[in-house]
Amino acid sequence: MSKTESPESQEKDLDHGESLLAKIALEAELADYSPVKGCMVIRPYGYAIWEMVQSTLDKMIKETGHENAYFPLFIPESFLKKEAEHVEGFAPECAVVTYGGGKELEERLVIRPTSETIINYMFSKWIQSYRDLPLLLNQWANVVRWEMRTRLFLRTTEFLWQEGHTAHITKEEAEVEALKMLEVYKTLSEEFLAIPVIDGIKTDSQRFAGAVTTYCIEGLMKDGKALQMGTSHYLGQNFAKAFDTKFQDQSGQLQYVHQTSWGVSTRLIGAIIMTHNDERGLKLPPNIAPIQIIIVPIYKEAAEKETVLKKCKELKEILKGSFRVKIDDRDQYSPGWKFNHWELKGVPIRINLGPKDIANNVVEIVRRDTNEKLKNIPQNGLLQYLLKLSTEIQENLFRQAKDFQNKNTFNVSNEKEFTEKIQNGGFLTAFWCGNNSCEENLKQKTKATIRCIPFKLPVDQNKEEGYCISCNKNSNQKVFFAKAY
RNA sequence: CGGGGCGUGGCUCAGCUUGGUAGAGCACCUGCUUUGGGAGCAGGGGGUCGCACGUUCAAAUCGUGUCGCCCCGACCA
Repeated sequence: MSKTESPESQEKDLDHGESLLAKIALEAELADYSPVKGCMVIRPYGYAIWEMVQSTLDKMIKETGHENAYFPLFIPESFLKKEAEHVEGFAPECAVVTYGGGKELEERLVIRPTSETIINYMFSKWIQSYRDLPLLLNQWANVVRWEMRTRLFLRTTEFLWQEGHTAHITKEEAEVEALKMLEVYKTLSEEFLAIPVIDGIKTDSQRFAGAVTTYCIEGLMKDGKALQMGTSHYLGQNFAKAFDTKFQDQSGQLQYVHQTSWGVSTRLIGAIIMTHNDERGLKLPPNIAPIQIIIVPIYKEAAEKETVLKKCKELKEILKGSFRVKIDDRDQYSPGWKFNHWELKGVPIRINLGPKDIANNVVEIVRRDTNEKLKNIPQNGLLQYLLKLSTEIQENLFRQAKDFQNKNTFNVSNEKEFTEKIQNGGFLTAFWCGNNSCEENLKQKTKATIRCIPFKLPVDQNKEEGYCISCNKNSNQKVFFAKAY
Protein backbone atom coordinates (compact mmCIF):
# COMPACT_ATOMS: atom_id res chain seq x y z
CA MET A 1 0.00 0.00 0.00
CA SER A 2 1.67 3.13 -1.22
CA LYS A 3 -0.46 5.24 1.07
CA THR A 4 1.55 4.15 4.06
CA GLU A 5 4.80 5.10 2.39
CA SER A 6 4.48 8.82 1.85
CA PRO A 7 3.10 11.20 4.42
CA GLU A 8 1.66 13.65 1.95
CA SER A 9 -0.20 11.28 -0.33
CA GLN A 10 -3.23 11.00 1.91
CA GLU A 11 -4.19 14.63 1.83
CA LYS A 12 -4.95 14.42 -1.85
CA ASP A 13 -7.81 11.99 -1.35
CA LEU A 14 -9.79 14.25 0.89
CA ASP A 15 -13.21 15.62 0.11
CA HIS A 16 -14.08 19.26 0.54
CA GLY A 17 -11.10 20.17 2.66
CA GLU A 18 -12.32 18.04 5.52
CA SER A 19 -9.41 16.37 7.23
CA LEU A 20 -8.96 12.64 7.12
CA LEU A 21 -9.18 12.67 10.88
CA ALA A 22 -12.58 14.37 10.90
CA LYS A 23 -13.83 12.20 8.09
CA ILE A 24 -13.06 8.97 9.88
CA ALA A 25 -14.14 10.22 13.29
CA LEU A 26 -17.51 11.33 11.91
CA GLU A 27 -18.20 8.52 9.47
CA ALA A 28 -17.14 5.71 11.79
CA GLU A 29 -19.41 7.32 14.41
CA LEU A 30 -16.69 7.94 16.97
CA ALA A 31 -17.63 11.56 17.53
CA ASP A 32 -19.77 14.43 16.34
CA TYR A 33 -19.50 18.20 16.55
CA SER A 34 -21.34 19.79 19.43
CA PRO A 35 -23.28 23.04 19.25
CA VAL A 36 -20.44 24.73 21.12
CA LYS A 37 -17.44 25.58 19.02
CA GLY A 38 -14.42 23.45 19.73
CA CYS A 39 -16.32 20.86 21.73
CA MET A 40 -17.24 17.38 20.58
CA VAL A 41 -19.65 14.67 21.53
CA ILE A 42 -17.99 11.28 21.93
CA ARG A 43 -20.45 8.77 20.51
CA PRO A 44 -20.92 5.26 21.91
CA TYR A 45 -18.43 3.57 19.62
CA GLY A 46 -15.79 6.23 20.24
CA TYR A 47 -16.47 6.11 23.94
CA ALA A 48 -16.13 2.33 23.90
CA ILE A 49 -12.61 2.76 22.51
CA TRP A 50 -11.88 5.25 25.28
CA GLU A 51 -13.19 2.77 27.84
CA MET A 52 -10.80 0.15 26.48
CA VAL A 53 -7.87 2.56 26.74
CA GLN A 54 -9.06 3.61 30.15
CA SER A 55 -9.43 0.14 31.62
CA THR A 56 -6.07 -0.95 30.22
CA LEU A 57 -4.25 2.05 31.62
CA ASP A 58 -6.17 2.10 34.88
CA LYS A 59 -4.96 -1.41 35.57
CA MET A 60 -1.36 -0.39 34.92
CA ILE A 61 -1.70 2.70 37.11
CA LYS A 62 -2.99 0.59 39.97
CA GLU A 63 -0.33 -2.07 39.44
CA THR A 64 2.30 0.62 39.91
CA GLY A 65 0.86 1.48 43.29
CA HIS A 66 -1.46 4.39 42.62
CA GLU A 67 -4.98 4.96 43.90
CA ASN A 68 -7.79 6.77 42.13
CA ALA A 69 -9.45 9.82 43.64
CA TYR A 70 -11.49 12.71 42.36
CA PHE A 71 -10.88 16.42 42.74
CA PRO A 72 -13.41 19.09 41.81
CA LEU A 73 -13.89 20.80 38.47
CA PHE A 74 -13.79 24.28 39.99
CA ILE A 75 -10.57 25.82 41.21
CA PRO A 76 -10.41 29.16 43.06
CA GLU A 77 -8.79 31.61 40.69
CA SER A 78 -6.24 32.57 43.34
CA PHE A 79 -4.86 28.99 43.37
CA LEU A 80 -3.81 29.17 39.79
CA LYS A 81 -1.89 32.36 40.44
CA LYS A 82 0.29 30.91 43.18
CA GLU A 83 2.87 29.31 40.92
CA ALA A 84 4.31 31.98 38.63
CA GLU A 85 5.19 29.92 35.58
CA HIS A 86 2.02 27.89 35.87
CA VAL A 87 -0.30 30.89 35.80
CA GLU A 88 1.58 32.40 32.91
CA GLY A 89 1.24 29.19 30.93
CA PHE A 90 -2.41 28.58 31.61
CA ALA A 91 -4.15 31.89 32.25
CA PRO A 92 -4.85 32.62 28.56
CA GLU A 93 -6.63 29.33 28.04
CA CYS A 94 -8.72 29.20 31.19
CA ALA A 95 -12.49 29.35 31.26
CA VAL A 96 -13.64 31.26 34.32
CA VAL A 97 -16.98 31.14 36.10
CA THR A 98 -18.07 34.54 37.38
CA TYR A 99 -21.72 33.92 38.17
CA GLY A 100 -23.44 31.29 40.28
CA GLY A 101 -26.85 31.14 41.86
CA GLY A 102 -27.78 34.31 40.05
CA LYS A 103 -25.09 36.36 41.74
CA GLU A 104 -21.62 37.49 40.87
CA LEU A 105 -19.15 35.31 42.75
CA GLU A 106 -16.88 36.78 45.41
CA GLU A 107 -14.01 34.74 44.06
CA ARG A 108 -14.05 33.68 40.45
CA LEU A 109 -13.73 29.97 39.77
CA VAL A 110 -11.46 28.59 37.10
CA ILE A 111 -12.59 25.44 35.33
CA ARG A 112 -9.57 23.18 35.74
CA PRO A 113 -7.15 23.12 32.82
CA THR A 114 -5.18 20.64 34.99
CA SER A 115 -5.29 20.03 38.72
CA GLU A 116 -1.82 20.62 40.16
CA THR A 117 -3.00 23.56 42.24
CA ILE A 118 -6.07 22.12 43.90
CA ILE A 119 -4.27 18.85 44.48
CA ASN A 120 -1.38 20.59 46.16
CA TYR A 121 -3.78 22.47 48.36
CA MET A 122 -5.20 19.14 49.52
CA PHE A 123 -1.79 17.46 49.74
CA SER A 124 -0.59 20.17 52.09
CA LYS A 125 -3.43 19.23 54.42
CA TRP A 126 -2.87 15.50 54.15
CA ILE A 127 0.91 15.33 54.35
CA GLN A 128 2.52 15.82 57.76
CA SER A 129 5.37 13.37 58.05
CA TYR A 130 7.69 11.32 55.88
CA ARG A 131 5.46 8.41 56.87
CA ASP A 132 2.70 9.91 54.70
CA LEU A 133 4.95 9.61 51.66
CA PRO A 134 5.04 8.70 48.91
CA LEU A 135 1.50 9.79 48.14
CA LEU A 136 0.48 8.29 44.81
CA LEU A 137 -2.83 9.43 43.34
CA ASN A 138 -4.55 9.47 39.99
CA GLN A 139 -7.79 10.90 38.75
CA TRP A 140 -9.90 10.36 35.65
CA ALA A 141 -11.46 13.65 34.77
CA ASN A 142 -12.45 16.20 32.18
CA VAL A 143 -10.47 19.41 31.73
CA VAL A 144 -11.07 22.57 29.74
CA ARG A 145 -8.52 24.55 27.77
CA TRP A 146 -9.72 27.42 25.61
CA GLU A 147 -7.78 26.68 22.46
CA MET A 148 -8.01 28.95 19.44
CA ARG A 149 -8.00 26.17 16.95
CA THR A 150 -9.47 22.76 17.65
CA ARG A 151 -9.61 19.38 15.95
CA LEU A 152 -11.69 16.34 16.83
CA PHE A 153 -9.88 14.25 19.45
CA LEU A 154 -6.49 15.89 18.90
CA ARG A 155 -7.34 19.22 20.47
CA THR A 156 -10.80 19.98 21.81
CA THR A 157 -11.86 22.64 24.26
CA GLU A 158 -13.00 20.05 26.76
CA PHE A 159 -11.33 16.65 26.84
CA LEU A 160 -11.14 13.56 28.98
CA TRP A 161 -7.91 12.39 30.52
CA GLN A 162 -6.23 10.93 33.53
CA GLU A 163 -3.83 12.95 35.61
CA GLY A 164 -1.51 11.31 38.09
CA HIS A 165 -0.15 13.36 40.96
CA THR A 166 2.47 12.10 43.36
CA ALA A 167 4.51 13.48 46.25
CA HIS A 168 7.84 12.05 47.36
CA ILE A 169 10.53 12.50 49.98
CA THR A 170 13.43 12.86 47.57
CA LYS A 171 14.18 14.29 44.19
CA GLU A 172 15.56 10.94 43.06
CA GLU A 173 12.42 9.07 44.01
CA ALA A 174 10.21 11.58 42.20
CA GLU A 175 12.34 11.41 39.07
CA VAL A 176 12.17 7.63 39.09
CA GLU A 177 8.39 7.93 39.38
CA ALA A 178 8.10 10.33 36.45
CA LEU A 179 10.17 8.02 34.27
CA LYS A 180 8.30 4.94 35.43
CA MET A 181 4.99 6.43 34.34
CA LEU A 182 6.43 7.52 31.02
CA GLU A 183 7.40 3.90 30.50
CA VAL A 184 3.83 2.86 31.32
CA TYR A 185 2.60 5.25 28.62
CA LYS A 186 5.08 3.84 26.16
CA THR A 187 3.86 0.33 26.86
CA LEU A 188 0.24 1.44 26.48
CA SER A 189 1.00 3.08 23.17
CA GLU A 190 3.18 0.41 21.63
CA GLU A 191 1.64 -2.79 22.94
CA PHE A 192 -2.02 -1.81 23.00
CA LEU A 193 -2.51 1.06 20.56
CA ALA A 194 0.20 -0.38 18.24
CA ILE A 195 1.74 3.07 17.87
CA PRO A 196 5.54 3.31 18.08
CA VAL A 197 6.80 6.32 20.00
CA ILE A 198 9.99 8.26 20.61
CA ASP A 199 10.54 8.87 24.30
CA GLY A 200 12.63 11.68 25.62
CA ILE A 201 12.78 15.06 27.30
CA LYS A 202 11.12 18.31 26.26
CA THR A 203 13.20 21.41 25.67
CA ASP A 204 12.59 24.43 27.90
CA SER A 205 10.25 26.01 25.39
CA GLN A 206 8.00 22.97 25.34
CA ARG A 207 8.21 22.15 29.02
CA PHE A 208 5.01 22.09 31.12
CA ALA A 209 4.44 25.42 32.86
CA GLY A 210 5.62 24.81 36.40
CA ALA A 211 7.68 21.66 35.81
CA VAL A 212 11.41 21.17 36.24
CA THR A 213 11.56 18.43 33.61
CA THR A 214 8.93 17.25 31.14
CA TYR A 215 9.30 13.78 29.68
CA CYS A 216 7.21 12.80 26.71
CA ILE A 217 6.34 10.20 24.15
CA GLU A 218 5.95 11.39 20.58
CA GLY A 219 4.24 9.54 17.76
CA LEU A 220 4.41 10.15 14.02
CA MET A 221 1.05 10.35 12.29
CA LYS A 222 0.42 9.17 8.73
CA ASP A 223 0.31 12.71 7.41
CA GLY A 224 3.88 13.24 8.57
CA LYS A 225 3.07 15.36 11.60
CA ALA A 226 4.21 14.46 15.09
CA LEU A 227 1.79 14.10 17.96
CA GLN A 228 2.61 14.42 21.64
CA MET A 229 0.88 11.37 23.05
CA GLY A 230 1.69 11.64 26.70
CA THR A 231 3.73 13.65 29.15
CA SER A 232 5.19 12.97 32.57
CA HIS A 233 6.61 15.80 34.64
CA TYR A 234 9.10 16.04 37.43
CA LEU A 235 7.71 19.11 39.19
CA GLY A 236 10.50 19.51 41.69
CA GLN A 237 9.38 21.58 44.65
CA ASN A 238 7.77 24.34 42.61
CA PHE A 239 4.18 23.64 43.62
CA ALA A 240 5.21 22.47 47.08
CA LYS A 241 6.71 25.88 47.73
CA ALA A 242 3.70 27.69 46.31
CA PHE A 243 1.27 25.67 48.43
CA ASP A 244 3.50 24.98 51.40
CA THR A 245 3.35 21.23 50.96
CA LYS A 246 5.83 20.15 53.65
CA PHE A 247 6.66 17.06 55.65
CA GLN A 248 8.75 16.42 58.71
CA ASP A 249 11.69 14.12 57.96
CA GLN A 250 13.22 11.54 60.30
CA SER A 251 15.46 14.13 61.88
CA GLY A 252 12.52 16.41 62.60
CA GLN A 253 13.29 18.92 59.87
CA LEU A 254 10.50 20.36 57.71
CA GLN A 255 11.05 19.82 54.00
CA TYR A 256 9.13 20.46 50.82
CA VAL A 257 7.93 17.38 48.96
CA HIS A 258 9.19 16.51 45.49
CA GLN A 259 6.38 15.93 43.04
CA THR A 260 5.35 14.49 39.70
CA SER A 261 2.34 14.71 37.45
CA TRP A 262 1.55 12.80 34.29
CA GLY A 263 -1.31 12.47 31.85
CA VAL A 264 -2.73 11.04 28.67
CA SER A 265 -6.01 12.01 27.10
CA THR A 266 -8.69 11.22 24.53
CA ARG A 267 -6.09 12.57 22.12
CA LEU A 268 -4.89 8.96 22.01
CA ILE A 269 -8.02 8.10 20.03
CA GLY A 270 -6.96 10.73 17.50
CA ALA A 271 -3.55 9.07 17.41
CA ILE A 272 -5.13 5.68 16.66
CA ILE A 273 -7.17 7.19 13.83
CA MET A 274 -4.17 9.02 12.38
CA THR A 275 -1.91 5.96 12.60
CA HIS A 276 -4.14 3.08 11.58
CA ASN A 277 -6.33 3.76 8.58
CA ASP A 278 -6.71 3.20 4.87
CA GLU A 279 -9.13 4.22 2.14
CA ARG A 280 -11.81 2.02 3.72
CA GLY A 281 -11.60 3.71 7.09
CA LEU A 282 -10.31 2.93 10.54
CA LYS A 283 -8.20 -0.08 11.59
CA LEU A 284 -8.35 -0.85 15.27
CA PRO A 285 -5.66 -2.89 17.02
CA PRO A 286 -7.30 -6.00 18.54
CA ASN A 287 -6.04 -5.14 22.03
CA ILE A 288 -8.24 -2.07 22.26
CA ALA A 289 -11.00 -2.77 19.72
CA PRO A 290 -14.42 -2.70 21.43
CA ILE A 291 -15.52 -5.35 18.94
CA GLN A 292 -12.68 -7.67 17.96
CA ILE A 293 -14.68 -10.06 15.82
CA ILE A 294 -17.83 -9.28 13.85
CA ILE A 295 -19.82 -12.20 12.51
CA VAL A 296 -21.87 -11.48 9.38
CA PRO A 297 -24.50 -14.09 8.62
CA ILE A 298 -25.36 -14.69 4.96
CA TYR A 299 -28.65 -16.28 3.94
CA LYS A 300 -31.54 -16.23 1.48
CA GLU A 301 -34.78 -17.84 2.60
CA ALA A 302 -36.18 -18.00 6.12
CA ALA A 303 -35.14 -21.61 6.63
CA GLU A 304 -31.59 -20.81 5.66
CA LYS A 305 -31.60 -17.80 7.94
CA GLU A 306 -32.50 -19.97 10.90
CA THR A 307 -29.69 -22.45 10.25
CA VAL A 308 -27.13 -19.74 9.63
CA LEU A 309 -28.02 -17.71 12.71
CA LYS A 310 -27.96 -20.83 14.83
CA LYS A 311 -24.43 -21.59 13.64
CA CYS A 312 -23.38 -17.97 14.22
CA LYS A 313 -24.58 -18.17 17.79
CA GLU A 314 -22.71 -21.44 18.31
CA LEU A 315 -19.52 -19.82 17.10
CA LYS A 316 -20.09 -16.81 19.28
CA GLU A 317 -20.47 -19.07 22.31
CA ILE A 318 -17.13 -20.67 21.54
CA LEU A 319 -15.37 -17.35 21.00
CA LYS A 320 -16.89 -15.08 23.59
CA GLY A 321 -14.70 -16.29 26.42
CA SER A 322 -11.61 -15.08 24.55
CA PHE A 323 -12.91 -12.28 22.33
CA ARG A 324 -15.25 -9.33 22.26
CA VAL A 325 -17.50 -10.71 19.54
CA LYS A 326 -20.75 -9.56 17.98
CA ILE A 327 -23.17 -10.96 15.42
CA ASP A 328 -24.65 -8.43 13.01
CA ASP A 329 -28.03 -10.04 12.49
CA ARG A 330 -29.80 -6.93 11.29
CA ASP A 331 -32.19 -7.82 8.50
CA GLN A 332 -32.41 -4.43 6.88
CA TYR A 333 -28.83 -4.43 5.63
CA SER A 334 -27.29 -6.68 3.01
CA PRO A 335 -24.08 -8.60 3.71
CA GLY A 336 -22.20 -6.31 1.35
CA TRP A 337 -23.35 -3.25 3.26
CA LYS A 338 -22.25 -4.82 6.52
CA PHE A 339 -18.80 -5.64 5.13
CA ASN A 340 -18.23 -1.99 4.32
CA HIS A 341 -19.76 -0.78 7.55
CA TRP A 342 -17.54 -2.83 9.84
CA GLU A 343 -14.46 -2.13 7.80
CA LEU A 344 -15.11 1.60 8.17
CA LYS A 345 -15.41 1.04 11.91
CA GLY A 346 -12.11 -0.79 12.03
CA VAL A 347 -13.15 -4.14 13.47
CA PRO A 348 -9.97 -6.26 13.19
CA ILE A 349 -11.53 -9.60 12.23
CA ARG A 350 -14.70 -10.41 10.31
CA ILE A 351 -16.25 -13.84 9.94
CA ASN A 352 -18.56 -14.33 6.97
CA LEU A 353 -20.81 -17.31 7.46
CA GLY A 354 -23.32 -18.66 4.92
CA PRO A 355 -24.87 -21.93 3.77
CA LYS A 356 -21.83 -22.92 1.70
CA ASP A 357 -19.58 -22.62 4.73
CA ILE A 358 -21.96 -24.57 6.91
CA ALA A 359 -22.08 -27.37 4.34
CA ASN A 360 -18.28 -27.60 4.43
CA ASN A 361 -17.80 -26.94 8.13
CA VAL A 362 -15.71 -23.86 7.41
CA VAL A 363 -15.91 -20.09 7.71
CA GLU A 364 -14.58 -17.18 5.66
CA ILE A 365 -12.39 -14.74 7.55
CA VAL A 366 -11.36 -11.24 6.50
CA ARG A 367 -8.57 -9.48 8.37
CA ARG A 368 -8.81 -5.70 8.55
CA ASP A 369 -5.09 -4.97 8.78
CA THR A 370 -4.39 -6.35 5.30
CA ASN A 371 -7.98 -6.69 3.97
CA GLU A 372 -6.97 -10.22 3.07
CA LYS A 373 -9.78 -12.77 2.60
CA LEU A 374 -9.07 -16.17 4.15
CA LYS A 375 -11.36 -18.78 2.67
CA ASN A 376 -12.31 -22.22 3.93
CA ILE A 377 -11.01 -21.91 7.47
CA PRO A 378 -12.12 -25.06 9.36
CA GLN A 379 -14.62 -24.51 12.16
CA ASN A 380 -12.69 -27.10 14.07
CA GLY A 381 -9.97 -25.34 15.98
CA LEU A 382 -11.32 -21.92 15.03
CA LEU A 383 -10.67 -20.44 18.46
CA GLN A 384 -6.97 -21.31 18.32
CA TYR A 385 -6.76 -20.02 14.78
CA LEU A 386 -8.31 -16.71 15.75
CA LEU A 387 -6.17 -16.28 18.85
CA LYS A 388 -3.13 -16.60 16.66
CA LEU A 389 -4.56 -14.35 13.97
CA SER A 390 -5.49 -11.68 16.46
CA THR A 391 -1.96 -11.58 17.85
CA GLU A 392 -0.62 -11.40 14.33
CA ILE A 393 -2.88 -8.48 13.44
CA GLN A 394 -1.85 -6.62 16.59
CA GLU A 395 1.83 -7.14 15.75
CA ASN A 396 1.37 -6.35 12.10
CA LEU A 397 -0.30 -3.01 12.78
CA PHE A 398 2.59 -2.07 15.03
CA ARG A 399 5.12 -3.23 12.46
CA GLN A 400 3.46 -1.23 9.69
CA ALA A 401 3.46 1.89 11.87
CA LYS A 402 7.06 1.29 12.88
CA ASP A 403 8.11 0.87 9.26
CA PHE A 404 6.38 4.10 8.43
CA GLN A 405 8.15 5.87 11.26
CA ASN A 406 11.53 4.49 10.18
CA LYS A 407 11.00 5.45 6.56
CA ASN A 408 10.03 8.95 7.56
CA THR A 409 12.84 9.65 10.01
CA PHE A 410 15.78 11.43 8.43
CA ASN A 411 19.06 12.70 9.71
CA VAL A 412 20.08 16.17 8.56
CA SER A 413 23.34 17.99 9.16
CA ASN A 414 22.71 21.60 8.15
CA GLU A 415 19.94 24.15 8.01
CA LYS A 416 19.50 24.01 4.26
CA GLU A 417 19.00 20.28 4.33
CA PHE A 418 16.66 20.70 7.28
CA THR A 419 14.50 23.30 5.57
CA GLU A 420 14.15 21.20 2.44
CA LYS A 421 13.53 17.90 4.14
CA ILE A 422 10.95 19.15 6.63
CA GLN A 423 8.59 20.13 3.81
CA ASN A 424 7.56 16.51 3.42
CA GLY A 425 6.92 15.97 7.10
CA GLY A 426 8.40 13.22 9.20
CA PHE A 427 10.91 13.24 12.02
CA LEU A 428 14.26 14.90 11.47
CA THR A 429 17.18 14.17 13.73
CA ALA A 430 19.81 16.86 13.99
CA PHE A 431 22.36 18.33 16.35
CA TRP A 432 21.20 21.26 18.45
CA CYS A 433 23.30 23.44 20.71
CA GLY A 434 20.69 23.80 23.42
CA ASN A 435 19.83 27.44 22.83
CA ASN A 436 16.20 28.47 22.67
CA SER A 437 17.04 31.05 20.00
CA CYS A 438 18.19 28.34 17.59
CA GLU A 439 15.02 26.35 18.15
CA GLU A 440 12.98 29.52 17.63
CA ASN A 441 14.85 30.38 14.45
CA LEU A 442 14.02 27.02 12.90
CA LYS A 443 10.43 27.25 14.07
CA GLN A 444 9.96 30.65 12.45
CA LYS A 445 11.35 29.40 9.18
CA THR A 446 9.72 25.99 8.96
CA LYS A 447 7.03 25.66 11.67
CA ALA A 448 8.89 22.62 12.94
CA THR A 449 9.72 22.33 16.63
CA ILE A 450 11.92 20.11 18.72
CA ARG A 451 9.65 17.28 19.76
CA CYS A 452 12.13 15.88 22.24
CA ILE A 453 15.69 15.20 23.22
CA PRO A 454 15.50 11.43 22.82
CA PHE A 455 16.69 8.92 25.39
CA LYS A 456 17.93 6.83 22.49
CA LEU A 457 18.78 7.68 18.92
CA PRO A 458 17.89 5.40 16.04
CA VAL A 459 20.45 2.57 15.89
CA ASP A 460 22.14 3.85 12.77
CA GLN A 461 22.92 7.21 14.38
CA ASN A 462 25.46 6.90 17.10
CA LYS A 463 27.57 9.94 16.39
CA GLU A 464 28.06 11.73 19.66
CA GLU A 465 29.21 15.14 18.56
CA GLY A 466 28.46 17.55 15.77
CA TYR A 467 27.40 21.09 15.00
CA CYS A 468 24.10 22.81 15.74
CA ILE A 469 22.17 23.02 12.49
CA SER A 470 21.11 26.57 13.28
CA CYS A 471 24.23 28.28 14.70
CA ASN A 472 26.98 25.78 13.86
CA LYS A 473 28.33 25.73 17.39
CA ASN A 474 29.58 22.48 18.86
CA SER A 475 26.85 20.24 20.11
CA ASN A 476 26.77 16.92 21.86
CA GLN A 477 23.06 16.27 21.57
CA LYS A 478 20.91 15.17 18.73
CA VAL A 479 17.22 15.95 18.91
CA PHE A 480 14.01 15.06 17.08
CA PHE A 481 12.35 17.81 15.08
CA ALA A 482 8.93 17.68 13.41
CA LYS A 483 5.94 19.72 12.52
CA ALA A 484 3.44 18.85 15.18
CA TYR A 485 -0.24 18.95 16.04
C1' C B 1 -8.27 38.48 15.29
C1' G B 2 -6.73 38.15 9.72
C1' G B 3 -7.47 35.17 4.80
C1' G B 4 -10.75 31.67 2.29
C1' G B 5 -15.26 28.73 1.96
C1' C B 6 -20.22 27.56 3.41
C1' G B 7 -25.37 27.98 5.73
C1' U B 8 -31.68 25.07 1.26
C1' G B 9 -35.80 17.97 4.24
C1' G B 10 -31.80 13.58 8.78
C1' C B 11 -27.08 13.68 5.28
C1' U B 12 -24.48 15.42 0.58
C1' C B 13 -25.76 19.06 -2.58
C1' A B 14 -28.43 21.54 -7.15
C1' G B 15 -31.46 25.91 -7.88
C1' C B 16 -29.46 32.12 -7.09
C1' U B 17 -26.18 35.00 -12.56
C1' U B 18 -31.53 36.47 -15.55
C1' G B 19 -36.99 37.25 -8.73
C1' G B 20 -42.86 34.04 -10.00
C1' U B 21 -43.56 30.74 -3.87
C1' A B 22 -38.43 24.42 -3.76
C1' G B 23 -35.64 19.85 -6.35
C1' A B 24 -32.12 15.45 -6.81
C1' G B 25 -29.30 11.45 -4.66
C1' C B 26 -28.74 8.97 -0.11
C1' A B 27 -31.42 7.99 4.48
C1' C B 28 -36.59 7.14 6.46
C1' C B 29 -41.94 4.67 6.18
C1' U B 30 -45.31 0.71 3.45
C1' G B 31 -45.53 -3.52 0.16
C1' C B 32 -43.39 -7.23 -2.98
C1' U B 33 -38.97 -9.37 -4.81
C1' U B 34 -33.91 -9.77 -2.81
C1' U B 35 -29.35 -10.97 0.49
C1' G B 36 -21.41 -14.45 -0.67
C1' G B 37 -18.70 -6.80 -1.47
C1' G B 38 -22.75 -0.66 -0.12
C1' A B 39 -30.01 -4.69 -3.60
C1' G B 40 -34.43 -3.65 -7.21
C1' C B 41 -39.27 -1.93 -8.29
C1' A B 42 -43.76 0.60 -6.84
C1' G B 43 -46.01 3.88 -3.48
C1' G B 44 -45.32 7.48 0.65
C1' G B 45 -43.81 11.14 4.72
C1' G B 46 -40.65 15.16 5.66
C1' G B 47 -37.97 21.78 4.27
C1' U B 48 -41.67 29.20 6.74
C1' C B 49 -34.20 27.93 2.01
C1' G B 50 -29.40 30.36 9.36
C1' C B 51 -31.69 34.98 11.33
C1' A B 52 -33.31 40.24 10.84
C1' C B 53 -34.44 44.38 8.11
C1' G B 54 -34.97 46.45 3.29
C1' U B 55 -36.22 46.65 -2.31
C1' U B 56 -40.52 44.58 -5.05
C1' C B 57 -47.20 43.14 -6.86
C1' A B 58 -43.88 38.94 -5.68
C1' A B 59 -37.41 37.07 -2.50
C1' A B 60 -34.03 30.67 -1.49
C1' U B 61 -32.72 34.15 -5.56
C1' C B 62 -31.34 41.27 -5.22
C1' G B 63 -29.30 44.87 -1.08
C1' U B 64 -27.74 45.87 4.03
C1' G B 65 -26.81 43.93 8.64
C1' U B 66 -26.22 39.89 11.90
C1' C B 67 -25.33 34.91 13.83
C1' G B 68 -23.05 30.29 13.22
C1' C B 69 -19.91 26.47 11.23
C1' C B 70 -15.63 24.48 8.42
C1' C B 71 -10.56 25.16 6.32
C1' C B 72 -5.68 28.04 6.44
C1' G B 73 -2.81 31.27 9.79
C1' A B 74 -1.80 33.62 14.64
C1' C B 75 -2.13 30.54 19.76
C1' C B 76 -1.28 25.78 22.05
C1' A B 77 2.28 21.04 28.69
